[in-house]
Amino acid sequence: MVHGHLKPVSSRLTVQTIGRLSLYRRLLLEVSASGARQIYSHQLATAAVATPAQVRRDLMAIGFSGSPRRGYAVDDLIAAINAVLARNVETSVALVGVGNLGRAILAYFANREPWVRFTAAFDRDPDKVNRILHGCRVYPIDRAEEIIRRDGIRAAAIAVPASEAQHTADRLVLAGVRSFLNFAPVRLHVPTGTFVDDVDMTTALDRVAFYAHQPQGS
Amino acid sequence: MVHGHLKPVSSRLTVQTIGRLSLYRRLLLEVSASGARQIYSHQLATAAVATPAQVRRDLMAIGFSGSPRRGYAVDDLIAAINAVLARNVETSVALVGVGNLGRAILAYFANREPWVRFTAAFDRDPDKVNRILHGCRVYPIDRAEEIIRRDGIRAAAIAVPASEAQHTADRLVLAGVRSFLNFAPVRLHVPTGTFVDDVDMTTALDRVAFYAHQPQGS
DNA sequence: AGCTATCTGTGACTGCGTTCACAATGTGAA
DNA sequence: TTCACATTGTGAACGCAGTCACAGATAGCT
Ligand SMILES: NC(=O)c1ccc[n+]([C@@H]2O[C@H](COP(=O)([O-])OP(=O)(O)OC[C@H]3O[C@@H](n4cnc5c(N)ncnc54)[C@H](O)[C@@H]3O)[C@@H](O)[C@H]2O)c1
Ligand SMILES: NC(=O)c1ccc[n+]([C@@H]2O[C@H](COP(=O)([O-])OP(=O)(O)OC[C@H]3O[C@@H](n4cnc5c(N)ncnc54)[C@H](O)[C@@H]3O)[C@@H](O)[C@H]2O)c1
Repeated sequence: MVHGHLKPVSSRLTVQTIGRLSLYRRLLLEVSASGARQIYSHQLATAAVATPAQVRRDLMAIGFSGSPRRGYAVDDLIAAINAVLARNVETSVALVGVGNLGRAILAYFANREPWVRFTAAFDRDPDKVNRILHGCRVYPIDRAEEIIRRDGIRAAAIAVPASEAQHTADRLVLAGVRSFLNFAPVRLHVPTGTFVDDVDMTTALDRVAFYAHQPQGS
Repeated sequence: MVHGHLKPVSSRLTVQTIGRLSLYRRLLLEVSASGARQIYSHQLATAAVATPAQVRRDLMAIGFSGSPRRGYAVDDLIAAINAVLARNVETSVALVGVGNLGRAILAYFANREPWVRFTAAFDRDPDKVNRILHGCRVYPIDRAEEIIRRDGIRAAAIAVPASEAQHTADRLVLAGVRSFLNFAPVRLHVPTGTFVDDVDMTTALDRVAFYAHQPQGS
């Protein structure tokens, strides 16, 4: 029984489901490494801090089936998620802004997610360019359009100061980028059809500070 | 769909509203610096990439009123948001894990958000402790409970490897921390009444990779 | 002072993500 | 082979964040 395959469901997958699939895959890779070959929805749910029904709905959304009393086949499920999340191809991502955060990101993802690879980085500081950092070549920002077009890069992480973020996004959109990982604490204006995922640590820190003051359990 | 998750329902302010208020404040501080004294809901909405009705609802939620035809008083609104988000006091935050990401965070927030301050950092690597980094003292992890209790710290950022995150959270909870900024790509199990805001760059990158493959749009 | 344009405040509504609840399933045991 | 029952698959119900639409308000204009 083959589970999971490409199908015309992509546009029906919500952004929330995509996010949880990413989490499920990470958890499943550990489960698989530990030797388990089957897993129940309630087990995955516990690991993901979600409900069993949520897990089953998500797997239903990608057309993956389990079997009653045996649960889901771990390795097949990993393969199915791989097929959905990145079409089983390696996605090239550009990084703009090789500062403290940009360097941490290059270091972290260098060998960690095989399906995603930072293939080019850009900065406007002459001291930071024209070298290779964690396997990623750093170019001057002026060459961004050229490299992105040449390599057909469609995803980019923005790690420049907030004041430069919108301008940077505008350039990248024109060069062909249609999916952004935005670390700047501002919201980007992009054309319809362009995806932006905001990783706003500033807002997150403010939220954490707020809830630190809430009286326990009221 | 909510970015953070709280075990009980505590305030009438939703976590989404708290997040947007943080964004509004950041935008308003720029508006104020530029000299404007009043602002309309549709102007704030444009800057925040939201709708005017959304902005008005959020301000209504904190009991802030504007005036027809004049809009909202910028500085009063900033003060109102300050009062709500952190009770007008400086919130002390602990950092656990002074690696690449932890150091970037200490550097970034050192002088940027006056209402939040990293007052103590912890690491288990002896080479990284017993020094001051960007104004934050770094202690060995064994002293975490002692320092957190002594200083009454209730918020913490977790920037240790994923395999250490749950164990770290458990320790911090016992020491009195009830609000977490979690950078590890796992979901934390915490007691009811404890807040966790996940900043999951791994999931975010997977989402960005997914949408980079979507054929032109949505 | 009265009029008007336009913004705010908010009850009602909508859409959608999540959860519920249970019928369908098929496995493993006897 | 038969049976028992834990688990899956999913239509329906639910809850709530977000949006609509308009009544109410007020500053500026004549
Ligand atoms: N470091 C953190 O922990 C942290 C936390 C919250 C938010 N952020 C956000 O992430 C972004 C990066 O933060 P950081 O700490 O790495 O900043 P940083 O100042 O260390 O690095 C910014 C880098 O961007 C480069 N740059 C500036 N303008 C550019 C342009 N127009 N084109 C190309 N490169 C340009 C600079 O040369 C520098 O190398 C900022 O938007 C910041 O608000 C960072
Ligand atoms: N760096 C990034 O850009 C990035 C991206 C995505 C996710 N993350 C996550 O953020 C976290 C930190 O990432 P990083 O790149 O800074 O890792 P890192 O390896 O550079 O730093 C981890 C630090 O934690 C310390 N540590 C380990 N176990 C500890 C413990 N039990 N108690 C106290 N300290 C301990 C280590 O000594 C080290 O200094 C990880 O969970 C990682 O998955 C980081």
